[in-house]
Amino acid sequence: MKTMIEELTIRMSEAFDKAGYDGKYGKVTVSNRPDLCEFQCNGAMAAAKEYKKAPIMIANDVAAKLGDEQVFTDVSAVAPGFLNFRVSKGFLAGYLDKMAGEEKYGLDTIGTPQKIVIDYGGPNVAKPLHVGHLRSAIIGEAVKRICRYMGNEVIGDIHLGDWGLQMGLIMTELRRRKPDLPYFDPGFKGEYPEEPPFTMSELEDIYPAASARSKEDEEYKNEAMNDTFLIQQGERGHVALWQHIMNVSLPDLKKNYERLNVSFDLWKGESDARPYINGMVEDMKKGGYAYESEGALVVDISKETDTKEVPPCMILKSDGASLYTTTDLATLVDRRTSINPDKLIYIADKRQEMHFMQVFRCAEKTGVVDKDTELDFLGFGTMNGKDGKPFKTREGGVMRLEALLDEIDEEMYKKICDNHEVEEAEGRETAKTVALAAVKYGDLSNQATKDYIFDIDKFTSFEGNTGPYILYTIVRIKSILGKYSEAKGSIEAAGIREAVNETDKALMLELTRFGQVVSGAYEELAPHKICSFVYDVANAFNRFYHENRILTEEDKERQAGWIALLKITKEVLETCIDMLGFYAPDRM
RNA sequence: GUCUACGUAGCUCAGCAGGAUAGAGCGUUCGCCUCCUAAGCGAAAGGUCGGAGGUUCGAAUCCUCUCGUGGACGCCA
Repeated sequence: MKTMIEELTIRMSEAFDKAGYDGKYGKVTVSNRPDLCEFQCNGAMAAAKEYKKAPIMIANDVAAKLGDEQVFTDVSAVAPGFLNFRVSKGFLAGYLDKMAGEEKYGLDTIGTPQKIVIDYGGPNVAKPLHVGHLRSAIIGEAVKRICRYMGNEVIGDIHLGDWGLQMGLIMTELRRRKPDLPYFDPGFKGEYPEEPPFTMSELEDIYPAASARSKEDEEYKNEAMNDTFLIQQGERGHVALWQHIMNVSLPDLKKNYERLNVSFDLWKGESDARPYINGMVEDMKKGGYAYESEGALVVDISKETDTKEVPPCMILKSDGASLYTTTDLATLVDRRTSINPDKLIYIADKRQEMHFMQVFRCAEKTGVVDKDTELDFLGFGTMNGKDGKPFKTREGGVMRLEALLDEIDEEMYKKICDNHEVEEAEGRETAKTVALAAVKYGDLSNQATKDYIFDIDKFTSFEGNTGPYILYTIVRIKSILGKYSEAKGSIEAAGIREAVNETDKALMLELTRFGQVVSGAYEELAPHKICSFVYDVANAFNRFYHENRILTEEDKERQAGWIALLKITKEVLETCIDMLGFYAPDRM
């Protein structure tokens, strides 16, 4: 289904044509002067040059051809050459009614669906999630849902950090703490215990301790590197321990992501890429791409168009060990082999842009991905505190995600109780739902690429452009629809009727933007565009709600039309927030 | 040093394949609950869009320079 703007542009172009001008000038946009008109076309001014004619004359010529009262009303040509108009109530109602009946509200989904892998999350095993993981999870989940809604086959992969020095560090520290464990006895031949030798909270304590010590203690660090080496070599005890670490960590990670309403289709990690490393490196050597430089194995990825020197992509360190880049490239081999996606989208901190540029270029050059595979990087900015510096706890440490979410849940619960009386259980549940919306909307309503200030007070606020405001709007609609159907027995399938005043017309106009907004958000990987649309719709609804009494409306046909309008408003809002990764309660 | 992103109201942010009077929210001031949830609605005040040039009939938006801030720059991830 064509968007409202497209429908209007087609008709406008026809009018340009009829008036003797090129139809390409007929582009219609939403008016930036709502006091004057709903839509406008600035084509006359652009056409003035080609036709060597005053823009206002062209605008007048075109306006004269826009006689179709079925669609355009209040047409006027205004100096220097604006074409202003409104759409007829009949056309608008017809359009929205058709929209309501179409799957996905008439959104033009992707012509040929693509298979897309989205790489987001990226938590490290054995380390608690902290606020640094929040953005990747929230933005990644939204991007995944948007891509999926557009009709693509989307696979979300968490890409765990489950390999490398961090794992060795944990083992070293564990040996210091519990030297008697059989995993550390090279002579041990029996079966290792099934029970892990640590709990999650111990594990969470072990890593930071080990990390800190390795920075001061050279011998300790060497031991950790040796442990890392032994894991990579597949030493029996180390592998068994590694498995224990995974088994203890993963359920904890899952629990945390579930709380964020974030889910992954694949729980693969860096370790899964290992089997592909040797073959890949060999291919790069054979292909003449990889060569030795300063002892390391690198691939030159510079291009003539570069404005600065791009360092070569390092494949192996001088000691022969693999790096971050190596596993990411090998992961691409894995994904090509097992999934063969058309496109991959990486969602990570924007500071990693250089890294991904290197990986992408290297992959394209060496044939790790096919020529027509799209590689995309969405880099997000830092989450800062109110002081504009990276978000920290009051003590200055890294804030654990769980602690942060607990704090917000609690804050939300207090506010709900302040507002009206609720039973504890329902209040807690509602608080969680609203808190989730608060956090996610607070993040997503900003452009992903920019840094943003994480302000709990602002996000959980009852007022303004916040998640709670959006939810509140939906709850209001639900409440009316509930009461209406209670009285009627059901909500009969009434169609959208012509607007009766400015407030319902404004709401209808907002709703018609749905398809355009979602495709725009998809193309630009910009969830904040959906946020701003949702906010506009919520505003339009609340204005309408305030001006009209729906349940006490005497004119039953008019009332039925409004109910149909409320229905589609609710559906559109819920569809949008579902794409953003949160949902509304029935009451709040 | 090189490259890169960003600088819009007191604060937090939109707008940027050029268009009319630059928009929200918070905060401030003032109205509106005998009526579908006031977590709402309406109104007022608040800006030389960092600065200077340029392109254009027209620039917050495009180009150049400049100042300021953050980030990235081969053996961490």
